[in-house]
Amino acid sequence: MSNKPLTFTITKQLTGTLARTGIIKTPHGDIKTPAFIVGGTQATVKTLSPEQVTQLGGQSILVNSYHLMLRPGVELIHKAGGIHRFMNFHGPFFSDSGGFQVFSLGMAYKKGIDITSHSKKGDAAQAINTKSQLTKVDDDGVHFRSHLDGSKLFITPEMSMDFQHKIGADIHMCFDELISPLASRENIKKATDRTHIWAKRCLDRHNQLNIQHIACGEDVQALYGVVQGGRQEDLRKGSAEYLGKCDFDGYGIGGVFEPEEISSTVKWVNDILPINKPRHLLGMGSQPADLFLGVEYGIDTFDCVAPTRQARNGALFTHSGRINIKNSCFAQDFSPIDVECDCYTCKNFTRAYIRHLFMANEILGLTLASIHNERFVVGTVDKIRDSITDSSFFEYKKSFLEKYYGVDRACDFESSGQK
RNA sequence: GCUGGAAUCGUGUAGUGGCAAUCACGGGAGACUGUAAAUCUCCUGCCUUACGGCUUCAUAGGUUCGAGUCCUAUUUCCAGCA
Repeated sequence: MSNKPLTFTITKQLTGTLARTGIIKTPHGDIKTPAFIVGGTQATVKTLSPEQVTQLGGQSILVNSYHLMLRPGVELIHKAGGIHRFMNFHGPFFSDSGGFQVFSLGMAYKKGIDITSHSKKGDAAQAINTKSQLTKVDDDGVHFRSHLDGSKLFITPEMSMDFQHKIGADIHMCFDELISPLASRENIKKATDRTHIWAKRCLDRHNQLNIQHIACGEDVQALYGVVQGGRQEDLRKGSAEYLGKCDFDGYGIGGVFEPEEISSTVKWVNDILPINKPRHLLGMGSQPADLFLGVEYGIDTFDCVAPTRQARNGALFTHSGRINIKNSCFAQDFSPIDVECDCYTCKNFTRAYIRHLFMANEILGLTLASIHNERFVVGTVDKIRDSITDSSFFEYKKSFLEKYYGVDRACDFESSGQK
């Protein structure tokens, strides 16, 4: 048992940048940072066993309290001995609050328009002004309709903390309100202010629950505050200042970004957040630029479902760009997905075989593809960590991004420290 | 050999006298960022960048203002009988 939920030790700071390496110590083990946290929303990393997650280098998994509250229920997970025993993964866990679902089950999915991916398009701007389908937010909490059976739910920040503590992950997120960056400034400010009030409510309940854990001889758990503020500089900075003064164990940075925005938005925030606390960039990492820019501007951990989701849909990372393994040009390609990759899939199988599995709808294809994509991203962040340690970060970044995106596009991700 | 039935897009089908091509599968391509996602979107007879144009319902005739649809013959397939 531990009374210390989390310690963060910075092992190297890269001069002239916000990038650093470090170690997050939790009751269930250490996370060497920067690190990519594997997405395990529904208490599973889709198509992968915990052993496979470990083998591909996954240090930690993120689960989602909204999904688990609905199914199988947090009491059941508690009864099973907590998420570590329930899933049989004994490394550190993050849990998300359900705040993202306020967005994803709400306006983001209105009429099938997904503004997470089309946040620059005009039609999406219309969608955010219409009423959401499955959620409604007020000051006290969020009214959900279950996406499973349509039943009415009401979730408060306190309830989210109760759920997360029952699930028993090592690091929790505050229940926040994620709002589209296309919303009006007034609405973004409203959501950000509400997120701050909710953060205090989360912290209060979290501290009470930790006192109970100590009384019961159980491990205490950690809580991250979640910074919001859309793309508005003053709101982002205000959010970082406000939450930075609160006694959180670390910070999540929430919102919806294009990769190019990391160098502004994330920097605004990380210049202000306490330097000695870990920072998690929520939901980003679907492409390499996210990872390099995130680290450069002070991110310690990422999570993103894209590697596994895209894998299941046939989009596979390679060092020279993303490929769609279903394309007919791979039918007789007997090379590995990526010759530079050290994953189980690339060491043992060909593009032609994996394409065949996809075309035949065979489930092994999903697993092999997921192993590869997850390893690609986890491994890239690992190498970024090494490159900070030996001060070769900018060389590594340049060579990686130029090969992945091409020289022209890679220029978009250059930084002042690099130029 | 006889009797009956059938023939429409790569495949299986919808269309039962009024602008043929519905749906599914197969095929081609794109998207996916704190997972309502092994999902979604687009294309899939030919020509055309597009607008648009052209072809086509086994084959050949016939009836009809008009035929994938009705009639005749042929071909092929299926079923039953011999």
